[in-house]
Amino acid sequence: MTPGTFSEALPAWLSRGLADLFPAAAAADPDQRLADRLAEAAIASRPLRIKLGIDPTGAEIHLGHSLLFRKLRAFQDAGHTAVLIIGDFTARIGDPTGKSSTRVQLDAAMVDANAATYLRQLGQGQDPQRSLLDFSTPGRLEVRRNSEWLASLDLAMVIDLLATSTVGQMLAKEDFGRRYGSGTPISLHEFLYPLLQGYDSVAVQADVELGGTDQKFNVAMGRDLQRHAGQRPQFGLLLPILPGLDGVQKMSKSLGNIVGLEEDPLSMYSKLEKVPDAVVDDYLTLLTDLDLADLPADPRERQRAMALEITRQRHGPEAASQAQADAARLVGGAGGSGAADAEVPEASLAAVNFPARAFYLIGAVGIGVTSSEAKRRIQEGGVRLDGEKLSDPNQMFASAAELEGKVLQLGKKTFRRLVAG
RNA sequence: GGGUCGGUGCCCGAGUGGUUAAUGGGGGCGGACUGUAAAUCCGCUGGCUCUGCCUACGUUGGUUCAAAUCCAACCCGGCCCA
Repeated sequence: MTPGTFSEALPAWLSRGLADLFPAAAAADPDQRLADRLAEAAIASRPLRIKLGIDPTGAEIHLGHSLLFRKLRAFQDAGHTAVLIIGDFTARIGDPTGKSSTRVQLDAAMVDANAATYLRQLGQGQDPQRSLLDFSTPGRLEVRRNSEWLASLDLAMVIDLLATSTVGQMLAKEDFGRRYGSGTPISLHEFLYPLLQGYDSVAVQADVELGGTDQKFNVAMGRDLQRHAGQRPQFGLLLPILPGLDGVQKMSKSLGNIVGLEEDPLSMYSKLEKVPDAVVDDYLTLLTDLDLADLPADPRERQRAMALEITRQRHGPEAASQAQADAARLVGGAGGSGAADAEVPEASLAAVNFPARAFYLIGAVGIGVTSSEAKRRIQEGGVRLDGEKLSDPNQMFASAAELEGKVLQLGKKTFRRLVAG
């Protein structure tokens, strides 16, 4: 991305980290310029309606999602109205974007549960300083479910909607095109998704729609449908897709390269501290408000500053500094003595039946490691207990008492303090 | 609906009756190295309180001492035809 490309006339809070804006900021028609729409809104004291749709298919929000919410929050802080659309109806179809195959459909109960989880993670009812969105200032947030207007669409309206697009247009969309080209099945109902998402913009009369760059097609569809409905078309404001912890693929739960919003400070910090150098500046731009010019040039120091800041946003300055210190102690010592007093997440021994062999113990302690895997990892020399390497998977532990308080380390990143309860 | 090809472990992809948890690659994980990075090298990569026992090659049955491999039906998909 090239910072500054969209900055003419747009405030910094808006232009920071933008991947794409359409119509372009420099459009000839003033009505097609976001800067003018912002000015107009200010004069008329009518906040803009900023749409962001979320698909409640997964329960965990991670940093890759959060950059969109951060931008939405920036709009809120500038006095505009965030219109958060929970795609409960469209989730039953499943957004085909970025998918190489047809998604499974979700049932209503699952969607409800996920939606509630989303709102909690976004900070509903929490300290507005740390929450991702402003839930408390009147007029700044509208949470809608698209079943409100989609569930009652009758067939005639659906046909009218379908008539606005052609198969050629659909196949021009990258995902569909690729799937069609490679012979991967595309169900007809998937064609409905972009149309319904676009219709959401009509329903909420969006002025701006926020999305990842992969949403360009769907956002553009919203413009078409709004024009079709006689509304002023929304602006499309696209943000980059955040690379995951591997630095290559997008951050995605199924790829296992995420940092969850609700992770504890230590694991959040430790993960961020080791992302590849190439993406550190992306993280800084998209996930913080720090001025890149003020940060240390040394890659290691820069990375630490990034990890610290992002951890701070969620957990506050004290917890973040503590996490940084703990991370240094736990890993820096390579089995050093510091492990014992550092603040690490806990793992309960409650489910373990003693006496217990080492591999079973690790499997039973509930950290997502199977007993077979634990056995292998011990054999590979990747497991330590209070810094001491375990060498025998069959090593016996007689009781919880002899383990309580000790720190179990798997590989370089996973630490758990064992507790009896 | 007809014809035809195909469905293998996280992904891709070998295998076509018998040392098989199943060649190889990717990814992932662990170790060495390092900046807790990258690159490189080595190892591991179904599950289970495990010197053994389970479960696996779309599903269900069948043939056989023995099947991912043979047969049948069914399910799912690609392509061609309608």
